[in-house]
Amino acid sequence: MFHVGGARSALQNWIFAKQHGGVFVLRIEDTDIARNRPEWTEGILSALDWIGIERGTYEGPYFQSANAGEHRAAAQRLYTAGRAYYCDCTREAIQARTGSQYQGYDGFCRDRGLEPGEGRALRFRTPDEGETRVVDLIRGEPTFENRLIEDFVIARGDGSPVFLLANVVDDMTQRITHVIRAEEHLPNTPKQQLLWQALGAEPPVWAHVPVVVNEKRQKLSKRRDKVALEAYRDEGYLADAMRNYLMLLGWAPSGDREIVPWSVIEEEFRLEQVNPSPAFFDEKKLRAFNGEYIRALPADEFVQACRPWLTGTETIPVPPWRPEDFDPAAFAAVAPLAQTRITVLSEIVSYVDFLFLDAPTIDEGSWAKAMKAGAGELLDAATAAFRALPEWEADRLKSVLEQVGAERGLKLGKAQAPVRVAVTGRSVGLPLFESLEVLGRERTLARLAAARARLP
RNA sequence: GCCCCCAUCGUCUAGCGGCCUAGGACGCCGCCCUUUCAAGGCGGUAACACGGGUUCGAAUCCCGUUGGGGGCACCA
Repeated sequence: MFHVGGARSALQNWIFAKQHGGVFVLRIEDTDIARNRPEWTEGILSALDWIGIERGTYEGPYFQSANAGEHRAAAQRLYTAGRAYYCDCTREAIQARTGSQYQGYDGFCRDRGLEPGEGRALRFRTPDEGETRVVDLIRGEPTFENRLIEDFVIARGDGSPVFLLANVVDDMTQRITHVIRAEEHLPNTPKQQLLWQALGAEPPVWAHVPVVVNEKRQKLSKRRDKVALEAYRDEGYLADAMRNYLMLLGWAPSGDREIVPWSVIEEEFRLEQVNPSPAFFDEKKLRAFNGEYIRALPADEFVQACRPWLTGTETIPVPPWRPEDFDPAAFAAVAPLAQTRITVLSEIVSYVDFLFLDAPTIDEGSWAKAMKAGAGELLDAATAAFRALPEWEADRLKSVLEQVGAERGLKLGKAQAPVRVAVTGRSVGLPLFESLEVLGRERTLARLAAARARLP
């Protein structure tokens, strides 16, 4: 069973189920999301699809459960058995008795023998002594003193069962054996385990996985989490890189390795080995992983993978050029050069836009840096040399520009700068001469002329 | 206020009593390579929170302190 708190716990749960030949049951239990933001539910599910978790077992929120009748019946059973009692205390009344500082319910109605009635909540009668020990695969056996657990509500004044109960009943009817969820649920566990026992069932084994935290070491919110995962996909992170990185939060494969095939993770992952302390989601490391995964792609797969950013989708912005100006052959020619340079797929656009735009988008900072004194004269010389070239080919372009530079006491690194900015608009980018070759003689010369016109 | 969880480089981690002068990865900093930028190669920086035990021996076991996080609703 899985509570969506983050993609990582979903992954861990999913693998665990696979390893044990079990069924993976996915539930989104945040009613606010389930009730008011159906599109977020879709988002979470599609994000899980993206990283490769089958969603076939998705359950739906508890309040839509087909089990609703069972939930009420369970509450009734607990009442009849004397394990629960009705209570008409208002929040204010409880606070008046216990003081402003929250102390938990004081048991006022425990022995009043109230009959069921409108506005009366049903409370579970927790044991006065003993302790509740839960078996947790990651944390050992956290133990809770029963007398410190308040008599909590299991059904509201209108008779509707609360999450805690519904959840246990659903798990029981589905014969759940392992409940794997986020650490934040640990304090609820003794209550739920008490419910399992009161309902006459053997409690499950639990595993509370550590939360993922932000730079301030606070729990990532469900909302931000969900938004983030989809955002990462649209930014051009590879699913393989993402799931590999996610699995390393709190766990590591054998040997000094981190980037490993999924099959290794599936084989070696052990829930029992998961580090119990919270982990920080390090985007820089994720980026590094993504870069490695991108570089490992065969050339044609890389071209394919870039596609959405070259055309745009519902969620990915369209590139700055006209669709009809995109030239797949030209792109394929420079793609391998870009492959080692980008770390997320969305960056591909700024590396190749000069090929498909009528005129390059000039970055003023780059322009100012490259077009210093002498640039105009150098551009003139380069233009002449390029124009004289019998064949428009990278190596030749390089050697003539090298010569132009040498005549002026400039190394190639310096000499190429004005040309690069004139043609691509930026001071950094793909290797220049290969770019010029693909761009073609006409367009290159036109851009050199346009740049020259801007110079004194 | 009460309860619970957690604690190795900045970050993710390896380590589960001697193999630790604590290993890897990301980051950061150098150098090499180099047509810019990357990639690649080489090297460097940096950690067992603190205090008590236990033990021949502790990053590893126990207790406490400190620090961080989470939870205590007729929310889920």
